[in-house]
Amino acid sequence: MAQAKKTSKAKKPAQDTKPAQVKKASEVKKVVQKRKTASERKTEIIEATLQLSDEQGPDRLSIEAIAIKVGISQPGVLRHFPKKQDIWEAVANHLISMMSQRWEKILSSDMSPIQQLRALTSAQLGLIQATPAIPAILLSRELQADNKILRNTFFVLMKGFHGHINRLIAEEKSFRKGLDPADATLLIVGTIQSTALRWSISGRSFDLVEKGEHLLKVLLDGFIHPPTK
Amino acid sequence: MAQAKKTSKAKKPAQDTKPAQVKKASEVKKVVQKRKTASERKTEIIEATLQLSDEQGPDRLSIEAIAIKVGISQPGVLRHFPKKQDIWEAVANHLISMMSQRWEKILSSDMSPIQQLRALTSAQLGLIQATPAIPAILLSRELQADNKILRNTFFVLMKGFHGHINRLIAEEKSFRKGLDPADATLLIVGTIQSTALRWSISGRSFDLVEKGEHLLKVLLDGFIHPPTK
DNA sequence: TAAGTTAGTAAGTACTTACTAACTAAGCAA
DNA sequence: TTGCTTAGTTAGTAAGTACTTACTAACTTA
Repeated sequence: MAQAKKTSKAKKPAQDTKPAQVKKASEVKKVVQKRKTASERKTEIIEATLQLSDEQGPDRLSIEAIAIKVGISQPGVLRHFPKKQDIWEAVANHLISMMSQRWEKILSSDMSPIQQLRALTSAQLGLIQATPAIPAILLSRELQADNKILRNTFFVLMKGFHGHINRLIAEEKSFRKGLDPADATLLIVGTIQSTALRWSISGRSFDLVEKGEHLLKVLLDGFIHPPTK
Repeated sequence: MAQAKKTSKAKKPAQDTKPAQVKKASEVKKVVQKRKTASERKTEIIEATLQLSDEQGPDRLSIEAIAIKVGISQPGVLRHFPKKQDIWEAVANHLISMMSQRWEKILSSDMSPIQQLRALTSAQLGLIQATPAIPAILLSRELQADNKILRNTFFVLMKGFHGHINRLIAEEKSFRKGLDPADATLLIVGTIQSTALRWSISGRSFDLVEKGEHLLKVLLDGFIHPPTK
């Protein structure tokens, strides 16, 4: 019987502000509701949250907005994540796995320290370019104030990142003697962060990865020991 | 979420259903109301906003919270700034004048370029240390999304800052030949920004000015041309 | 195919928020 | 004193907000 009954399905929430459903409206015959599996929806919700966080800011994002973007009702979102905080937790875990996954791949390669350093930077910038909401989310009060556990998780994660960079610098032979790896780490990570932030605020007015790689090169040039002519 | 319950000062229970008129207030006089001038209050409101922005985040700050901090009612705040946006405008203008004032003083001094560079950095970090809400406000959606004019004003301001740094670098003779002043500017400003941000997030766990000055020194060491031994 | 599970909805609760209206009284000047 | 200006109040509105309740219909499986 496939889809015999539809009854009064076409009831849309009153606050239609966006085109939203592209597929349904285009069909001549009424389409039966397409239910998705919970895990599909969860993924959709996480992706919608990332997109909307970028557009509106994480602290201004309402469940309603996410629901509209996904194309379901607001309580529909809450079915999958009973509390709003749960959405942020899922988003954060998503980001964390994205990051550490990329780092692992680079760190387990056989590149030279300085090459790994460059690769880590490019990977991080590339991820931000693909997911521009990252800086805003990491700095959001949603994480910084409301969720201590998650904030700590990120703290540990970043500490790990610093640790990797620090080790790579210490291993690299071409750097000048007086250079403190801890200082160099802060300068490198700071360059990544500030470039990403400037890219965000400027409305993506330049190529993030390209610019970041260039600035890292200039920075690293200053770390290399002077040629003993 | 949401705390800051009402607890408003001098709240007398109005539920007395006495037949008396509402205007019979002559006998109730107990506290001598302390009225302040508008400009005094405005200053207080701006300062309260800066403090609370630091504690709660600019995007989460309510007029009510400001009112409680200042010690008047919520509409009392709106008397001085009819729209919430007006508060942000005043805060931003306050910050702008604080910054440019400090810069002017340094730039009109007779220090060497590299000394001015260091002084600008220290001044900027010192201002942030004294007014920790600055980074959060500059990055807030309140400014970045809601107030295009103000965002542009800040953009111009920061462009000016970059310009000053850029010029000082170009003037400084001890830097290596290949160094592009524009790149160096981004690295210096980036170091200031990222250090300030890290200081904020870490809960002020180190001395901002001291750390920033140190990192700048390490960075500038890399800019200096190698000693022709 | 009947029966249970679950994605989804409409309607509503309780609360916060920016902003308004109408009034009160402090402070000043004649 | 009188009278004006204005900092401040209480009381209220309309629009959001996260979250709940009670139900429905699509899907799954025995």
